[in-house]
Amino acid sequence: QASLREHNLSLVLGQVMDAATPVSRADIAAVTGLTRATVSALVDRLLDAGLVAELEPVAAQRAGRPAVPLVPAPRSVAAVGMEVNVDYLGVRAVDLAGGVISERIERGDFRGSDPAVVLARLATISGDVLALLSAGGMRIAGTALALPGLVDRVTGPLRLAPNLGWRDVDAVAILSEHPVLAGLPPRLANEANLAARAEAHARRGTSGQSFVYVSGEIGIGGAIVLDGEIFAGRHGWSGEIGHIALGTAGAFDEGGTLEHYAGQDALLDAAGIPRELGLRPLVDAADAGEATALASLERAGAALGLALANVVNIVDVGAIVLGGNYHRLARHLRAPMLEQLSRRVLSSSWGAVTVSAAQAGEYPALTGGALAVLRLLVADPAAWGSGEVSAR
Amino acid sequence: QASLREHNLSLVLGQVMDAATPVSRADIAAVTGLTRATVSALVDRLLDAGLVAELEPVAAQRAGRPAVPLVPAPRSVAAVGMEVNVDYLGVRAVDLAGGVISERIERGDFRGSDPAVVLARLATISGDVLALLSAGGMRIAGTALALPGLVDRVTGPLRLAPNLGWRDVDAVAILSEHPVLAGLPPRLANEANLAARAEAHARRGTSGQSFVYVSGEIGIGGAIVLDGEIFAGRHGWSGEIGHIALGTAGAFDEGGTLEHYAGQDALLDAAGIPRELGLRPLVDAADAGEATALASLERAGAALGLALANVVNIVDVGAIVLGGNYHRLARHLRAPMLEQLSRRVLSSSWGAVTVSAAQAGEYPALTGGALAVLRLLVADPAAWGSGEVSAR
DNA sequence: CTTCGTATGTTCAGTGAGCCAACTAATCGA
DNA sequence: TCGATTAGTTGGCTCACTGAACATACGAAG
Repeated sequence: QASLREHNLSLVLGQVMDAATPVSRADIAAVTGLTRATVSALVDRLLDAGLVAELEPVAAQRAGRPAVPLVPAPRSVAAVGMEVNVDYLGVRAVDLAGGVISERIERGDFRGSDPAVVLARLATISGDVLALLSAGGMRIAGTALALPGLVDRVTGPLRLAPNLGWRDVDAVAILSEHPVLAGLPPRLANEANLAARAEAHARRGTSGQSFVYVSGEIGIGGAIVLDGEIFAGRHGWSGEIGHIALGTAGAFDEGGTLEHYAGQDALLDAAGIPRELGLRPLVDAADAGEATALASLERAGAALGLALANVVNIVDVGAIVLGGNYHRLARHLRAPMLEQLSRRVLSSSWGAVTVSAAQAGEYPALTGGALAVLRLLVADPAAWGSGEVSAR
Repeated sequence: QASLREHNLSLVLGQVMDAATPVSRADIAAVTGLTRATVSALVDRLLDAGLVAELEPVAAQRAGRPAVPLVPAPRSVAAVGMEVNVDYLGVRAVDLAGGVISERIERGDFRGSDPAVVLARLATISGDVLALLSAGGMRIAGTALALPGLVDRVTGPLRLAPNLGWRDVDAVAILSEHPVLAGLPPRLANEANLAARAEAHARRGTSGQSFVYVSGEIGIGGAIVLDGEIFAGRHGWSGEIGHIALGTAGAFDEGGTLEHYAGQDALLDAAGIPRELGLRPLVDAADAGEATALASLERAGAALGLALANVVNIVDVGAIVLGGNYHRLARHLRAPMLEQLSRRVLSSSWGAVTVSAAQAGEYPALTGGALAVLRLLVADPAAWGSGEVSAR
């Protein structure tokens, strides 16, 4: 029926979007099992809708007519990722090709802040970015907001963001009150989940499309990625590894969570560095080989390894990606983590768990939020663009 | 294309199979969004193939022509679940309707047993069951084998079954050597995973289609069920909750696994009951209110609660099902588990985690294995039955 | 007991998405 | 210059689903 068309349309668009290198119509036909004729028809619609663009045919080294490379249309459609975190807020616009069109980052200290004030500031910045997009003639697919806390479904509200001191904030409603964002209700999601999405995007084409993403900010967040898809769970609250209990043997009423052993405050306390100085001195001291800093990181690495061994035993994923601030600490954390993992992961004899640093760049949750919006568009291209895609 | 037909065929068969109470063609049309005409055509094929059967129309209480109830065809097609566990082995044949056609269970002690000998015995028993099916004119969809250990994908081999003392056993090859099972290579899977599948089947129609299944046998197995589907992970080794590390605070090199605190041996040791007597005396003592037995169960419950709090924080599932031997202990374990869960699960303020006893009956992995085979048939009805389904 | 309203299931012409096969287009190699 | 090879397009064809009418079977009301 008609839904078959939509499904195949999505399939073709997905092939173009997820390809690390431009694909041709023939490539898509080969991968999807559709006929070249069918793919051509579908691609034509996507071209008309401005979702896909053709590049100049470049002669391959082999015989035969050169293929026309297809790419996601650059600077035609964009999605906007927004984020409020403990020490910064930002907005980033990303187009279908994954390119950053524009971004605004503001650093600050938002612990104990007033949600209305902070979100108003975010709306203002978003207005600037959106204006730029409109000026460039780009259509806006939607917006997303990343928050460092528990978000109840994509429509909100935010239940709890401990490090911001926010609780039960209806961020969608607050942002929608600002004229620039009217008609563009943001999808809410956890910061780590969206960062993990950006990481999966950065790793597309490689084998490592399934991993546990660990986001070390003030707290510790996490997300589980399986075949490039975020695993959300019942409410989207999966991957809260910062709250994994590392109980005391026998006395189950005691013991703290992973955050107590490997969170930023714990790291600094153990290294004898005042909390207000931030991680920078710790990184420097560790890189300089200072003993207390290294000991602090070794202890945190062991705690991370233990907690992540539990994660791997539960969800059987073979790779761990260190993101956020852990990105800078990865080379010191890796060894103690691997030691715990190899000892505690049941399956490690038949396939070692790898630990690597994130590749998604700065502020990955901004990119991830935009990608989440774009993914919706890819999932149902016909529903978008006021029916342009389905028009013949 | 043709695959659309197959997809819809599977969709319709799935509706008939998963319904807790018989559905009509009109019901299926309403749920799936297909036309009544389309559903009729698809159902006709399934009727011809002997996968679905009609019941006598029974007058509903309301006006209108009474619907023809559709059910999975009873005693037409059967799948066979097999299992080798520590203290029993068994075979069970289940038809499309989920009814047990025949079964054979043999108790014994298979710790440190010879795989070839045990599997030969299993093949013999399977032969009896298969002969019964053939005598009844039933077609055999396939077989599955549940094992208490790490199975590398469904084709094997078995990597490790600690409590059997088996390691790197190619059970598929061994069983296939026996003439009765030639041409019926079993799908291998972990015992807890298959038991969880049976549990999901038993709970179909209810809201509780997502849960963590905990299988308490000699060891502790587990499985994660999401919307009725087993979550397998990279190798199918997800849910190994028995090996969750309950480390000591600070000293991450120490501390044991959940099995050390809540496994059968730990339960008996703590209760002062000799291991060789088995769980029975513990159950009786606890039911009689004996203090040491209750204390042992309270401690195990706390350990389980702590470990499962980690699982819930990681995968965000709202229900826990106690299966295997824990089934009999559930009412003693429940309170300490809930206490830990409510304290440690981050999301418990917005939705309590429930703990309930399994409902799938005795030897659930046998049923689950058969269901796993039947699920393959449902997923692609056209591919099965020598093309009968697709013939017009 | 007849008639009407309601709900189920079936029939049949019509639409349209994708398939197939043949074709054109563009490049390489001999 | 002429195949060989690969990419993309064209037009006829198939067939799965749709939609609307129809047949069927029941309850309710007069």
